[in-house]
Amino acid sequence: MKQAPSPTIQPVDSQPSRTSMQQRAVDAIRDLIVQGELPPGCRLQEQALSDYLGISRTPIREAFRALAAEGLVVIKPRRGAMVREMDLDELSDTFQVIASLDALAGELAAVHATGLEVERVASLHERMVESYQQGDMLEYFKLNQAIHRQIAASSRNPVLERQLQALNAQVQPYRFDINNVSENWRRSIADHEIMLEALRARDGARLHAVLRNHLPDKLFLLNKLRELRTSGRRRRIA
Amino acid sequence: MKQAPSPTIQPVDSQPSRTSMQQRAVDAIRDLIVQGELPPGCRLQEQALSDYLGISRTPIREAFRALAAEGLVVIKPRRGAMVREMDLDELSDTFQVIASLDALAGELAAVHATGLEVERVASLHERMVESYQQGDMLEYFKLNQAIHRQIAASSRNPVLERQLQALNAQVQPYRFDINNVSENWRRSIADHEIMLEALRARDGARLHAVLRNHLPDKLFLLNKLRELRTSGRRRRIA
DNA sequence: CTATCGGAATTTGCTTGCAAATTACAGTTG
DNA sequence: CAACTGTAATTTGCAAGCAAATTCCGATAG
Repeated sequence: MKQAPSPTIQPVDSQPSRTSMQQRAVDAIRDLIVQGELPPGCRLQEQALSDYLGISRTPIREAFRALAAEGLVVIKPRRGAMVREMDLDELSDTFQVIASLDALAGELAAVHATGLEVERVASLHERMVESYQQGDMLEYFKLNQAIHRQIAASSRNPVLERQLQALNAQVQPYRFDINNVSENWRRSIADHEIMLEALRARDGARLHAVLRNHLPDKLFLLNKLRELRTSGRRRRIA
Repeated sequence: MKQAPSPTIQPVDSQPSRTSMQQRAVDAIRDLIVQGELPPGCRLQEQALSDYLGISRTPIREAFRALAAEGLVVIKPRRGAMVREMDLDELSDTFQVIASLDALAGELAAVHATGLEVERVASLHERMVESYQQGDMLEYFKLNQAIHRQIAASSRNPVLERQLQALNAQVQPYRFDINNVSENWRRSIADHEIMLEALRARDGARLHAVLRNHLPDKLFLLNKLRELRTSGRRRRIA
């Protein structure tokens, strides 16, 4: 009886167990991408990241594969990995899917959210409006995302939550660009007011409808981007 | 001028280039899982698959990571990989997401599908009804899926198409179980009739509504499954 | 006969190393 | 001066090998 911790059976799977090199690599690289340190189109060299993270190449390679399946990285055989570069069409497509899933999440959240969760959304909403009034863009967007994450969590559908998380990560590197074009915060705030109202009233259909067309900082601003670029064309083979 | 193919620039990225060991491993293992040869819960041993596929362990490991991010495999650190096992809740959650995305796909397809594509759906539908009348279950389900795939393709949203493909792959191993409980084909066929009608009429809203609640062989039958099991419980530490 | 303990065998995680392919660069030529 | 060719350097893909952790299995005690 040296170190019998529990009389019956120890729930082995409870703790996520300490991080493996591979997991550390995935998380580190994902962060670098989502935070924008590794911008879209950036080449990911195995050796370079291996040195930088102090992890040998093999787990780095495995991390690339995982991130590729997540949609954050593109791997071309024999030519290495690069941060996925989305053109405006892909961004638009992705936002469309996100909006659709957000709507589903809202509809489900209207049914399943606890009172506490509703109030948490309300609190986040208040703070978001404050940030808006103070012009604190960064905080505004963080709270905006926090609200959407909370709604996803309240949907009680982990699969849905997971999908949303993955898709949002994919567009995250572009959010910052979009932030600069900030006009229609008003509309977004108004949408959020309605959302909160609908959530409190447990009106799933209404939440669905609003979220479906919410596109807070999304599609609306893509056209702006479309104008702003025009120069940064992709290689067009003529 | 030995082999100058084009006078300007050769489109380097056109061909997918020949398959690497890693890619072969991913495809082979995915097939084994989706086809049901490696059933849910089945342990995936690196050495065993390495021997079986004639590929060394490294690319196999990379394949595991990729499939894990796709949602087909679960990896527990230091304990190996196994084919993902979905309980009924997860299945239900996944079908909910699929239905939502199918609805979006239908709505978009109503707008973007070419006349040819509409007729292709019509043709698939006819053959599906035939298979139904002849009681050819396997063919019926194949055509059913083909219809949904065609609608996804006609949505002209590759991101959406990709998501649907991934999610459908995840539930694929369970479809066969579900096939055995075949009662409400009628309802499914009726839905499909309406879908085709709506698609021809370019009625996106109607297509959306039908697909949203289509759940052809899906949720409806889950309860059946729930009864049928009760014995095949997971290890419950109790 | 059941349950617990200890050691051997298997299995995973990671490092290292090598061959092949790609990329970069420099010299040469038109 | 620009474009092309050939070679060198980098980089990826894969395989083998070693250490650590886990699992398996038999032995022992209750």
